[in-house]
Amino acid sequence: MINKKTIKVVLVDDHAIFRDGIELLIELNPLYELVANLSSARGLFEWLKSNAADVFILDINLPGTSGIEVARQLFKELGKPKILFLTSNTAKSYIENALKTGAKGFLTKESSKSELFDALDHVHRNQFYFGKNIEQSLYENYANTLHLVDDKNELTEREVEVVRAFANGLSYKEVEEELNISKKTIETHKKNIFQKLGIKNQADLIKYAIRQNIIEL
Amino acid sequence: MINKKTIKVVLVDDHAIFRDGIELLIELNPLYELVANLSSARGLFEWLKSNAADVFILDINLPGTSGIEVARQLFKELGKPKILFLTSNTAKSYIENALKTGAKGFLTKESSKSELFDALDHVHRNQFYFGKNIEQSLYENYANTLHLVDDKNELTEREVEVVRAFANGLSYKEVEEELNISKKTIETHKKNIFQKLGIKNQADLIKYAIRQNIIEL
DNA sequence: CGATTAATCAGGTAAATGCCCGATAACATC
DNA sequence: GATGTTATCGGGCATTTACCTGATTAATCG
Repeated sequence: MINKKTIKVVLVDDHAIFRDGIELLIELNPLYELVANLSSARGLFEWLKSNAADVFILDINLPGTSGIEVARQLFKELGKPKILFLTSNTAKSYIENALKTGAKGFLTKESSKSELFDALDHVHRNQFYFGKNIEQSLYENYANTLHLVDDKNELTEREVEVVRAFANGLSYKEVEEELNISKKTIETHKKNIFQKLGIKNQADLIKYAIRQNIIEL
Repeated sequence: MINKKTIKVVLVDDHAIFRDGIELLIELNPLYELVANLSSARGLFEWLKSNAADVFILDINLPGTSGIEVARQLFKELGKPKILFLTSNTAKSYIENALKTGAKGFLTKESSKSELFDALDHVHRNQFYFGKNIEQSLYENYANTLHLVDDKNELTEREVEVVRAFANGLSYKEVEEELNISKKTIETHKKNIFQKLGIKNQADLIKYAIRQNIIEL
């Protein structure tokens, strides 16, 4: 009997058409078998109660619980899950946070069919795989993030408050009142925030705040 | 000889995996034939120079020229093209602008396989089709948008460029180079933009840009 | 043709923000 | 008890942005 070792893949994405498409793509490759095609984090953990998989394809952008959260959960519950992130967003803070979960695969939705299988192969063998756009994005920010790699680049509570204030459109004067601190303190916080996040302008700050759900769009 | 009238479908979306998925989906239905699978507006108009199609499936969220712009172009050049918009964003202003182009089909990427074919059928027969989420979104915002229907609060093309520049984090100096205009002109545009949109700070400008898909988050 | 809109630009001043140099106090950690 | 982190604040100056009152040109429209 030949080793019928198809690799069991689970897909979690909130876009049904996208899921169906990936499903058909995966069926093209006999090495892989899509054993679950789910729309949400809840569905995934429900499914895992009575099933198992070899590789998880996660959309970073899941509504509700983000793909990153899902990955953290999977590591807690399964030890060393093999995770391939799919994203249409190549922003560095995004990828960084995703990397920190322990996931090894990162692919943009712009990628081709063959890249998908490449990525699955790598992830299944516990090797890193970065889609082209993502690799570039990471390298671009490599210098800035070097000093952040080992220490958590998460912001402190106070810093998050400052981010929220600015992202809500407040000026320094208004932040002073809102948080009861001086302009100088705000400057310091902002400087530290920019450095931690590796960003350079207010626009990036606001985008970060939206992505991290610090403010609503 | 039986009427071998397969309906020629063109797909434009910047996500290759998504395109490949849709391609496989459409192949499931012998009524339809995907005759072009393109990633950009440029590619589409190039293709149209020597080809024709019955239905266009457009991602609203195309980078560069948006799907809405593409639709306007198609109406200009082809008369009454049959257009099905695909979007993951159900924001009202989105759909409204898309409706104004004359397109009749609107589907979210959360939709199912069967809805896709439903939508294609309707659009091909010049009937309106709204995905469930979209219909709801339209009704929800009907009251709010009544007062906006007649006066356009739309920005001019140039103003949109300015919005995009600022939302991308450019400073005045950088915008000067990017758009080849003086700081004074930028100031004027910005002032007008703020007035038209009824906003007061950069944060709101960036959020607007994201909502209107002028930039990506 | 006259009116309106879109897009461009100027001078001058006020206000806000950024950037350098700092510093102190509280608290946890090793 | 030394070290590190967090949160707070200051002076001084450079740079940037905002605000005000204007203007000109081209194009569109009735």
